[in-house]
Amino acid sequence: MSTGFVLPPNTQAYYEQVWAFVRQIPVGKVATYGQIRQALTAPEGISADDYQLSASRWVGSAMAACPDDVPWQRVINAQGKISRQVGAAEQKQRLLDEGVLFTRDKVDLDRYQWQGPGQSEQPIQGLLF
DNA sequence: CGCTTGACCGGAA
DNA sequence: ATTCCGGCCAAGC
Repeated sequence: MSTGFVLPPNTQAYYEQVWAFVRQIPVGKVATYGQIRQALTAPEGISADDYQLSASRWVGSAMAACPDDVPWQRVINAQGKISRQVGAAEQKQRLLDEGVLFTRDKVDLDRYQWQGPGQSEQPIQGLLF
């Protein structure tokens, strides 16, 4: 089966970047695998095409091996759902504890997706009353 | 040594 | 909305 697990030249170094990004996600926010892929820079020697095709899975691989101090529960897939099969219930519960609500097992990304380290939080508040 | 199995995503049918 | 496909790597059994 073609799964496309083309790993980066220095896997460990890329994983470190992923973990560093995830550690910055604040409580009550989430990020997607693809978002993290786009936020990080492609390793040298990897074309933009190959990076685009494979890096989301690199992020998944990195999360599968993340250290304890990484808030892994805040990383979900592009559909706003939990990707992991085993441990999905725990991940959902952790997010609920942090105030991230689910609708039909899906997170509203428009509301909860973290916009990244360089931007201010919620510039507009009060539009919904 | 060989087969199985991954915490993904975007585009196409 | 749903299913299928390409991507073609490694650790574990």
